Amino acid sequence: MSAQIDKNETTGFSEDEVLRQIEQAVLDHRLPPGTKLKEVQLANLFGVKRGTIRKVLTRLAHSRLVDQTPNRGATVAKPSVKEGRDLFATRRVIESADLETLIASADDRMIRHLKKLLEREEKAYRRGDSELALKLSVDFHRELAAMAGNSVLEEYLNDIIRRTPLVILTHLGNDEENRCRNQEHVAIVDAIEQGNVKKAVKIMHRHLLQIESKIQHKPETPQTDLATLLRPPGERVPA
Amino acid sequence: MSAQIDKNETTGFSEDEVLRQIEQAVLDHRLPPGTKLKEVQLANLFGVKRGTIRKVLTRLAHSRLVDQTPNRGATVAKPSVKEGRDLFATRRVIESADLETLIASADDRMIRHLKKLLEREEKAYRRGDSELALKLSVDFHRELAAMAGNSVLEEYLNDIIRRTPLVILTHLGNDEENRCRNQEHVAIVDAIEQGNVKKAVKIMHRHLLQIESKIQHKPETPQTDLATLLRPPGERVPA
DNA sequence: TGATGAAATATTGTTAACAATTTTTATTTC
DNA sequence: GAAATAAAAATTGTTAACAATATTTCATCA
Repeated sequence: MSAQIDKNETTGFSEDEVLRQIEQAVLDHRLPPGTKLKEVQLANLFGVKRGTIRKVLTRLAHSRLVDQTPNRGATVAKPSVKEGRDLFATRRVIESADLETLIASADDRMIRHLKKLLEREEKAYRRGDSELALKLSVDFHRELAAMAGNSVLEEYLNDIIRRTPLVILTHLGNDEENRCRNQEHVAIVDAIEQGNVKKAVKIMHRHLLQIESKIQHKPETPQTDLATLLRPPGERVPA
Repeated sequence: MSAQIDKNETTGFSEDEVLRQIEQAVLDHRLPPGTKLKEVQLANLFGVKRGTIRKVLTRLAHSRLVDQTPNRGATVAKPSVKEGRDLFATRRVIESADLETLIASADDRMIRHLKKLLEREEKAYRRGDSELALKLSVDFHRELAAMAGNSVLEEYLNDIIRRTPLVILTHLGNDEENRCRNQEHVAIVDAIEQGNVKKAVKIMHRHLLQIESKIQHKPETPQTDLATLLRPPGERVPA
């Protein structure tokens, strides 16, 4: 017990904070599909009442990040191959639509903002900081959706983004090659800058199909300790 | 105690049934945006515990059918003009995508099924049964999505469909002219039958823009009695 | 009147204790 | 040892009582 403000083991989090932390753990590929999520264990881990965890699990179930079975608790969701394919197909539809409306209203400021994002992403890759690179790569797609300005499409894309790591871990594995390629992001921004909708959409499709086409059944992997998985990356002991 | 299926005035509903009934009330344009939803009142109405209502309200809030404010309860949601427009724009994107994949795999059985649906819809209109006509009109769109076979797009379209009545009631009013036109549905099926994607998409766009273009601010309407609103159409006393 | 504020009431939020169910462990039998 | 069974433990589900907050009512005063 050193730095943090302490109460029990952890400081008491709010319901929303607990939710975000679990979502982040999924996004970071730390929480593997199938992991059992026990209520008291989580409650102790986050220093909150069981009721809080209960609500969080229900919310996570609603966004399909966890599966809940009556009397048998919650586990991190394992999307089927079909669901994975449908998610990616939908993502293509949404991101294409976003590009179309975005390009119609793109100005210099937006382009510059996107390019800056991609620079940071590239640096993170070069530096080997794949944790940050992944985050920035996700941010790129989120930013496109935000710029398009349709809040419903944005909401849906965020939903898909949150679920995507589960598809990847369940059906492709946690390899570097199953990530967004920075150079493709660059190509998309170039097309946007040229105002070339068709080109931008084409590259986006290829970009997503890159991963999508590899979705297939994968052998099982064993369970790991929950407390370790939820601990943020920084605090983890190097292997 | 006869059959045990009785407790107070209403039989005890399950959480899912309560949810469905409220969703249906919204879909039928019976539950106007802004209506206060008090927990004990609903609990008595449905003959369930307050905790059940609590969970239902949370779920409804998650799908944006109700607004929840801490310590101040829940009301039927009043989507903003922006949200209404975004919903319709997204709906165009989704239904266009559905048409594209659907037409690629459409067979005679599907076409016949759709045509039968439209016949029933038309009859309901002629007969003046606008309650049924509305339901069948919604079913038409749902059926297209189901046939397209993408479960994620289907889920999203259903989400939009559930929210649409709130947009219409908040911003256009409950007139007959703010409903789907049967003849446009027919035209869409014709285009599907011809395998003409562009035409089908074009008609679909026009079809949705028909309503979408009328979204604008509308004067307020007064509150009505909640118990009346939730009572299914059949049981209501004619005015 | 109309504004102010204090009680009374109504409504939502939380909790700890209990019930119901599932999972694990231990025991027996073959 | 494997299978079957029973007891124990762990886990999830429910509830009623209480706490916290918001709303209404009503009396007071300028």
